[in-house]
Amino acid sequence: MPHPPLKNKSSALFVERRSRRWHTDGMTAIQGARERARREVTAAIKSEARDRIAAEGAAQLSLRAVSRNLGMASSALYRYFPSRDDLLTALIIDAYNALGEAAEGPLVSGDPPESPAERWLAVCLSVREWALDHPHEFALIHGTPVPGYAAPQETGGPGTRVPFALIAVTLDAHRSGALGPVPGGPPPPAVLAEAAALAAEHAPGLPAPSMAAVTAAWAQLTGLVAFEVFGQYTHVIEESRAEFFAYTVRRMAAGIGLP
Amino acid sequence: MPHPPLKNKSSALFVERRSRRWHTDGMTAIQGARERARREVTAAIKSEARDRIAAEGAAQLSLRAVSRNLGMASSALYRYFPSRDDLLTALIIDAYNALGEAAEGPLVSGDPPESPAERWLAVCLSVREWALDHPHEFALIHGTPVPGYAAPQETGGPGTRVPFALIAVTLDAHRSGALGPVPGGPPPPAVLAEAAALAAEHAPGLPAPSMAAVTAAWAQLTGLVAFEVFGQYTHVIEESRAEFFAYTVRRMAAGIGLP
DNA sequence: CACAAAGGAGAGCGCTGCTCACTCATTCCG
DNA sequence: CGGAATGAGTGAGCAGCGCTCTCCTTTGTG
Repeated sequence: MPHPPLKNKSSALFVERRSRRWHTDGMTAIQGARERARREVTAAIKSEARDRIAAEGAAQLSLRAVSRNLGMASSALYRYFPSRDDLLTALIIDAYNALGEAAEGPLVSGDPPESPAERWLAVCLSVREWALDHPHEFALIHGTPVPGYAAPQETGGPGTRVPFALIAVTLDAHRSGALGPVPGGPPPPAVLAEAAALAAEHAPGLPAPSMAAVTAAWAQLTGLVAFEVFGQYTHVIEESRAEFFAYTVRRMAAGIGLP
Repeated sequence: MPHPPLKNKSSALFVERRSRRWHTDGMTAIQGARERARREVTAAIKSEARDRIAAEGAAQLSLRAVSRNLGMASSALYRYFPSRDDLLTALIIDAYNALGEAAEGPLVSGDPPESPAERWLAVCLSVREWALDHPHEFALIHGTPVPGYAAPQETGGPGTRVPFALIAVTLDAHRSGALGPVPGGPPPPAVLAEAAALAAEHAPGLPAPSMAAVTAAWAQLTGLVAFEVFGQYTHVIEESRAEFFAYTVRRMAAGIGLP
């Protein structure tokens, strides 16, 4: 992968295009064919890039190949994404949102599971299913950080949807008085303090030990899914992966105090 | 990253060099200056490549840069590694071995911790410490699979040293009669069967539920470490990461039945 | 209608992985 | 011992890459 400078150059979250000011008079909302075309081309680029990533992996993603398949000059692509890394960043944000939406699915669907532990399991199963269905996009967000490191910031919001889904299940159980204590005794003081601050900001009312346990479970869940997606469980768990995952995730729920 | 074909071309684990047959007569073990030089140059290439990976990440690793820093023509490098991916594979194997050695450290050192749970903690702490000290090499083995996918096979042996260290702790506890049951009831039958087969092959005598729990813990541990190394815990856990890790790993040990 | 802005095209720079003669030193063997 | 085979190293060169620049066409606006 050449792109020699790569110093996170144009990281001002894509080209600054001041949105066309919205006339307050009777002008219709058509907004011109140009804006529409821009949105469509942007979507086409991302879609083609996703296809190519699914075919060859993110490391092999090439702007020239994308532009070729789209029938446009490679230089035209830079009107939409100022660098290869910015395109990747956009795809990462999309992937975060897609995974987050999948995780939230069981919580907003018509018939959410009744017990907290079952809701927890449903969220984790959704995460696993999405990751197995979109391995390269999962790799984009939970594999090696691909832009030079320190990609986050812009990805901050979408990247928190999965842990917030896990927190929502736990907080819900707590509010209904069903959340038990975290087995095995309280965390050390430093952890307790930081978990309490975290809970105060993001999950008001949640006991600090539960918050710490959920935070750990988030990473553990991701590790479990990554092992499946990245093939680390090849020749280890083969036939019973789904049951193994559900069993492990249930034990994690118990380790948090979810009934 | 161009390397356009990349079809895992020369994956016959590097250049086939029939080892100089070992004369059974009184020939000394010097083996000629050539072999020695070859080993030294190979090591220098890998060392320089490791340096460059530590400086810029594996994605930016370039054979030409390595050869430049070594003062040799880029084409000469292909006498040692037939492709960039093969060099990366060699580095991956080395990283697996280094991590495995770190993990085994507490078990072979002069004064191993006494209780199984403390040995478990010591192994996990060693893994974490190595990963934080060698983030790019950790990314090489637990980030996005970098050669075209399906890298394993050659990495099979070295890649199992960490889980085997975890198994060793658990098996040792079991043999001394100290291993408790896995809390939360037995796994479903399919998991039980596969875990039993796994235990029969790699940890004779270990109860299948314990085997399943250790297998899960391996992935969970890796996820926990990866979150720290890859910056996923930024703005989540900051001050108390070490305590948080130790606390979580202790809870995992309890979840396996280690006293 | 005139003009500015946006989108697109093509050439070109420096980099990359990799191949191909070709040289030179070392090693093997009759 | 001396010719032959082998291995290491070189430099040129190919095609692909990210990215920039200049130029031209299309589109929307006052």
